[in-house]
Amino acid sequence: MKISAQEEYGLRCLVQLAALGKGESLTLPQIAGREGISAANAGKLMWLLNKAGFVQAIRGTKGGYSLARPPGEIHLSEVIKILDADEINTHCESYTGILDSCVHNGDCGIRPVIVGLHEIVQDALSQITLAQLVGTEAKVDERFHRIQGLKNRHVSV
Amino acid sequence: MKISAQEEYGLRCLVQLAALGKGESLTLPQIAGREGISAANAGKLMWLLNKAGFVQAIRGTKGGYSLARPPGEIHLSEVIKILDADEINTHCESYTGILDSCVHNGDCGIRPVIVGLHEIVQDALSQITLAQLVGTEAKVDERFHRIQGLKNRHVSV
DNA sequence: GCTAATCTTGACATAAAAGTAAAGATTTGC
DNA sequence: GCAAATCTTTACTTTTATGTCAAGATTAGC
Repeated sequence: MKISAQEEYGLRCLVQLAALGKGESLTLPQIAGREGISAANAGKLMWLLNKAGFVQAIRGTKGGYSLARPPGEIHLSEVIKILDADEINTHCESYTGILDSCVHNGDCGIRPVIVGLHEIVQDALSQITLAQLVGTEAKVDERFHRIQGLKNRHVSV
Repeated sequence: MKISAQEEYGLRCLVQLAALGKGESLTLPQIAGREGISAANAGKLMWLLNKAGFVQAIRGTKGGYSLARPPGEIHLSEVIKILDADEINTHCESYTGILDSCVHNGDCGIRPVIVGLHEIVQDALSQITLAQLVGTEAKVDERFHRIQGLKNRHVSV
């Protein structure tokens, strides 16, 4: 179970924008420089995020990117759903075995685990907004563990 | 956030073995046939699982694989840790940007989220054993949702 | 001891994800 | 209206994950 590069860097770029003051924006080279990725790569990520309606892009001199909605209203669950190509809803369709369709269709003991894990992850991410990720690691970590307090989340098997 | 093919099929193969009676075993072609993957592919997975001590392999005619421990004592968290190459502990080291090391070292608002998610997933998986995954999807799903009952797991931010 | 069945291992091939490049489109400011 | 700055889009390259192959090693049974 892992986070893809697209998910991680896409989210990082959004956090950059969330940290801006009202009216401010960042260009691709600025975003790329702060994240240690190439401007071309940042461009691809921002294109995705723009299509999905998370950011607003302005072209031309004085152009750049800014958030399309207040950072406190953008939940990580929405962002990840875009950046991971809606994995939670398409997993069982992207079968790679040697048969025509998944041999487990109809009676699959693993599916509830996979679906359940995604639900748990989505649920946890739905409780975090971009606004909460602005700031230093120490602050973010402190807040994260407060939320995690209600631990003991389970996957129904 | 997604489950890799190695994680999914490795886990499936283990569930096959967990469903066996005492003294029974399965050969690579048998395991492969039931999962809809090639015998070569199954061989690689079982090799990993054997190295990690989850299964016992017997060579030669009448050979095959069986679980090395009772299925009720093998937790999914241990299995996934092997199959995903210990992602939870190595994520920040496998940096792929253009700099020498992660630009976020020392002050990274995203890290608590990534680490926290992995913790939540591991925690949920630690409450499921192979024994619980044996049976039909309906039964497994019912049990899964019972565990998930204590919902509202959070990632501390 | 020979043969057939089976696991083991490393090298190789294929497919998917990640990242790069280049040409096009839009806007600002002169 | 021209030039510079910027985003957009598609095609391509590289890297990583996945899957295959073939030769080797081990065991059972004859």
